[in-house]
Amino acid sequence: MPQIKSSREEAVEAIMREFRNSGYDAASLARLSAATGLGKSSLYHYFPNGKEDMAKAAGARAVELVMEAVIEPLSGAGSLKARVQKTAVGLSKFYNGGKASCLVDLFTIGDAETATPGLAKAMAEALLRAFAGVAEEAGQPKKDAKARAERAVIEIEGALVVTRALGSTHPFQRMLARLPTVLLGGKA
Amino acid sequence: MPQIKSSREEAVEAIMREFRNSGYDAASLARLSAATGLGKSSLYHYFPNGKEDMAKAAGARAVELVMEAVIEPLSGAGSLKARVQKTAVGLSKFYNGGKASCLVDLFTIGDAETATPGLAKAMAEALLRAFAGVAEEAGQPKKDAKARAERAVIEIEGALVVTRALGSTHPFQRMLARLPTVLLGGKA
DNA sequence: GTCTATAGGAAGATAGAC
DNA sequence: GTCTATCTTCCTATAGAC
Repeated sequence: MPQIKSSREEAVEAIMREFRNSGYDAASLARLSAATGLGKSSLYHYFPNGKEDMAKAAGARAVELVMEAVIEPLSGAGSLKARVQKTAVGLSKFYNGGKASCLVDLFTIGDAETATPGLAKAMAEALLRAFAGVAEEAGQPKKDAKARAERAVIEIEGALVVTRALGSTHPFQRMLARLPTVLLGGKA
Repeated sequence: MPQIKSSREEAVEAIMREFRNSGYDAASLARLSAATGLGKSSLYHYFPNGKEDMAKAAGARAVELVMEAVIEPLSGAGSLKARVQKTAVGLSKFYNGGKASCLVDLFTIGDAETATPGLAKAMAEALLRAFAGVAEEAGQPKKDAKARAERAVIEIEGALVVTRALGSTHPFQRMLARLPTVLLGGKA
């Protein structure tokens, strides 16, 4: 029913984008204010504990989006390969084709951990669990499934770093292309 | 043969450690002062342009260490596999078994790029070139060699992120174990 | 719910004594 | 070469008008 995003929800989206662009420490209230179009005091109205609350809200929103775009497609209908391909599409969307960074990376740097304790670990573990599940479903022994899931998460995070460093989204795109093989096995 | 490190060289090592622990933006002059044991004014004596110069010096030192520990072993003596294993040892040392982060990651976040423009890209490209070289030497076609090199750099960067997020060095260690296969091919 | 104004402190940077 | 003291700017955060 409520089709119209509340101002707070819009603000959270913009805040998440800013944290994912700048990292926790460089995302000053001035930048967050500019990103949202709200004055600092308006931000404190929505987020009484300031930057810390904003980081928590951004982290929670990122978790929601990852669940929707990346994890839930894995337990939907369709063949295993089709589901993993849906996940690849979801990853491309969530990471803006490789141009947006991951909070598992950014929120394990600098002072972010005190604002969002355990968030990055929880996000990483959720991905590992979901990926290991499909790998097992594909017939991989439990241990191999875990190894494949770990490699998939490593490749996602690594591809985002390399893409950022080189200024080209191709490494991220190539990683997505091999994701089904990494998770399910098959043609090397 | 100056065996004794100059105070400046010691300072650069400590500064590099601090940047690799905190990232560029969270590494305040206060923290850099504590890390080096030097007062702020002493830091400005060695680095007249302040934090920017410190980041440049830390970046240059990191490049030196990567050349020594990771890249040079690849063109040394011994079998291909032995050389890649030397590189794996070098990676483990440089990244402190996975506990130290990579500036290719940290210096592409926040305000670091204005201090060390192009550094992360240059580091990533140096690794890509060196890795593609050994993959070619192992008989991989040029295109495959490039793909393998890219995957190796992605896995290194990604393993460091995952290791940081989970608080366990095992992902990094497992990545090192499969590095020879990633680069040279062979037993899947 | 949004703003202006401002407090209070930490940031980067400098001056000058020793 | 290292220090203490200080400057300015930016930061986080709050107060209070509308």
